[in-house]
Amino acid sequence: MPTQLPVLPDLATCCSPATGGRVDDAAAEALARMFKALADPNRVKLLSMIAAADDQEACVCDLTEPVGLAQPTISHHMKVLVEAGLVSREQRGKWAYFSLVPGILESLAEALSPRR
Amino acid sequence: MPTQLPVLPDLATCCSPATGGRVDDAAAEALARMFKALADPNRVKLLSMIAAADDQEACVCDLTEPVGLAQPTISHHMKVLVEAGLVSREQRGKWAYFSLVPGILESLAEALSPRR
DNA sequence: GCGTCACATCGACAGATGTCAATACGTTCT
DNA sequence: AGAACGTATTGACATCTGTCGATGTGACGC
Repeated sequence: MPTQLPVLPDLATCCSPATGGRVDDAAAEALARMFKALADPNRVKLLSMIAAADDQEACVCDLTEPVGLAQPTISHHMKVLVEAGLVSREQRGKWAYFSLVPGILESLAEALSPRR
Repeated sequence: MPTQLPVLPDLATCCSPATGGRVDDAAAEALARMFKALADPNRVKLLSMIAAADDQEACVCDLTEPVGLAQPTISHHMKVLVEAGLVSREQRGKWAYFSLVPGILESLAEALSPRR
C-alpha cells in the first residue's frame, strides 16, 4: 500500500469547494479524511511546528519534547499526518524529516471557502 | 452549558494561522475541535448541503433522505456541528432550521493558510 | 383533548482512536 | 561485530465515535 494517498486530486478537481454546492461522496470522504488528520490538538501542534520550522521540516526528535508525548505516540501521529497526505516523510541518515506537502493546506482552505 | 461554544474568538484573535507559527495549546484545541466536527464524511455532506441551499439553511427533513442515514443520526451530526460552532440552529414551528455561522469557514480557511 | 408530525434524547452496540511500555528495525560509530 | 542512537511497530488499554431502534418532547391541526 502507498505511503501517501492521492487525496489532492480529489480536492482540486475543479471548482467544487465544500460549500459551493453539494459535494459528492468521494469528495466528502477525501475532505473528511484530511480533517480527521487535523482533528487532534497534538497533530495540529505538530503540523504548525513543522510549518514554523526554519526550513519547513522537522524530525521526531524536535517534536517529542515540546508536545510532551512519548516518542511512539509522536510517531503514530506523524504516520496519521503522512497517510492523510498532509506531510511527507524523508529518511536522512537515522533521522526522519517531515515536511508539509506543498499546496495541500491551500487546497483545504479553498475547499472551505464559501461562494466562488 | 451553552449550546454554542465561543470558538471563533480563539481563531480570529489576530494573525496566528496554524502554520504561521507555533499555535498555543488553546488555539490547537480550538482548531482541532472544529476539524473534528468536519472529520466525518456525512457531516461534510450535511454542511455542504446547508451551504448550497437556496437560503443558506435547511431543516432535518431536507437532509435525512439525501444522506441516507436515520433521523436520530442526522440529529446527532447536526448537534455536533452546532456545538462546534459551525452551524446555528433556529426553531421555527415544528421545524428546526440550520444555517452556516457567518464567517466561520473563512476563519478556518485563514487558520489553514500558510504564510498569512 | 387527541393524533400527528418534526425533531431530540436515551440506551446499546461495534468499531475507531489516543496513549504508552516493550520491543524491533535500520543507521552510524567504534 | 557490537554498541548506541533515532524511529517504527506491536500489543494492550481506556475512551471516544457513529449508528440505530425505541422513546420522549414540543408544535400543529382536528
